[in-house]
Amino acid sequence: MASPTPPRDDRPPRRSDGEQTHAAILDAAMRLASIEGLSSLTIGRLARELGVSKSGVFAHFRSKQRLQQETIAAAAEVFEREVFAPASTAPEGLPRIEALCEAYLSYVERGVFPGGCFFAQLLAEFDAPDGPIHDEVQVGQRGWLQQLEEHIGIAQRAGDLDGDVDRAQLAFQLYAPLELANFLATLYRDPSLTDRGRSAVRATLAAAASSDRTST
Amino acid sequence: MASPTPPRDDRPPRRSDGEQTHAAILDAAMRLASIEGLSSLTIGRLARELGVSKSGVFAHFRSKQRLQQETIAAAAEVFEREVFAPASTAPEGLPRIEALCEAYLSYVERGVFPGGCFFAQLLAEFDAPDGPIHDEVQVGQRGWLQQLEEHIGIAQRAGDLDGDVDRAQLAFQLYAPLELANFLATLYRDPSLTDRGRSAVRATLAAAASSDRTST
DNA sequence: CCTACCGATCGGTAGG
DNA sequence: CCTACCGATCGGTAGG
Repeated sequence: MASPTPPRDDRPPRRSDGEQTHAAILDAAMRLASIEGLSSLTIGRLARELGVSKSGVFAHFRSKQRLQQETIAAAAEVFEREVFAPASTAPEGLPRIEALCEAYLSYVERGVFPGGCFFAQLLAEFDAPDGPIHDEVQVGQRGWLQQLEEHIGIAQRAGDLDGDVDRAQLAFQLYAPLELANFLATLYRDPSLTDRGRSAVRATLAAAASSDRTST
Repeated sequence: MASPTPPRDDRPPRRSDGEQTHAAILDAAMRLASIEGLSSLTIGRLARELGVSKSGVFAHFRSKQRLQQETIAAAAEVFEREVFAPASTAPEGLPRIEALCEAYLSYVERGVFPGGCFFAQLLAEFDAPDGPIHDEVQVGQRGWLQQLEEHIGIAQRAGDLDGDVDRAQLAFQLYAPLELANFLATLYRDPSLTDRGRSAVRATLAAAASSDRTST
């Protein structure tokens, strides 16, 4: 996500109090959106929560749409740091798949966002309504599934997973328990429900394991 | 859901125009809520959509909370009719499990609600925020999972499913692909994505099949 | 970052 | 079912 282009002149050259406030607003926005959804975010409410004036918050974004977009981008950075980065140390292929699933479940279990996974919330909220956020969610979901599929392919070529299984189908079957574990852990306020996800991932991977040595 | 108690006197004795309007409001409310969420429902918007005055709509419910509650109840009736009723003709145990999963996927595939499954939306929207709707969602989810578990138990005793598998875990693994199929079919406007759910359910049930004759 | 304001819309009430 | 209204809050603007 690092940009190769030089800093634009609309970006302040110094780490000012303004930048800290900006980050604090986005932090509160992410937390609130994970609980009540991005649509329930209001500038006035963020202002109250942070003890500043409404137009004080507004000045940082100049439109509600930009506030929403920047909130999504900030949440993507958190997801990158809390899920993708920890998993990226695992070898490609099957170990990476296991690491990605475990990193996601750990991120849910640890309550990184108070309302559960920000992007599961976003998916449910913007799966139906048309608009720029819907399109963004499509891209993000496709990327997540493609990443799983890529490592399924590597695992197949390495002989760790059955070469006959449909990659997109297996990616779907790995993703599904992650998503449901997030919703149920949040619904029942029980982080240990992520263990249902772990067992499901284990069972699905076992069923898709290379059949060279088994009779199934 | 039929009540054994006699009709209360707050229920009008005749099928009036008022009742038809009431039903028409709830129908629009269900459709809108499945797309944008129950929190995005506003009395004014429903009024505009139906071509009546705001207080004309309001008079039917007397509070937004009651509008929300009645919308959930109306959606529960749709779910009962479109999912539970079709599945209820299948024999108990494994056939009923397959019928429940297929009935759910068919209900998603047919687009019974324009924004996908009303209750998947409701789960995602009210998993985190405390309140009466959150509690209602907990009860509904528990009921759905318990129904699956009950028939898993019957299938185990009938020898159709492995007696060693954890019922709650298997119910989770059957539910997960249904939920994800709903979200992805809605996100990509592609009802055929429900087939991923069908394949997942088939694979999960096959893996949990009675091991009397297999070596796994 | 603030106060002060805009028109629109919210849930809800009064009165018919 | 309607018109007419209430106070609160919405996103956003003006001016500093």
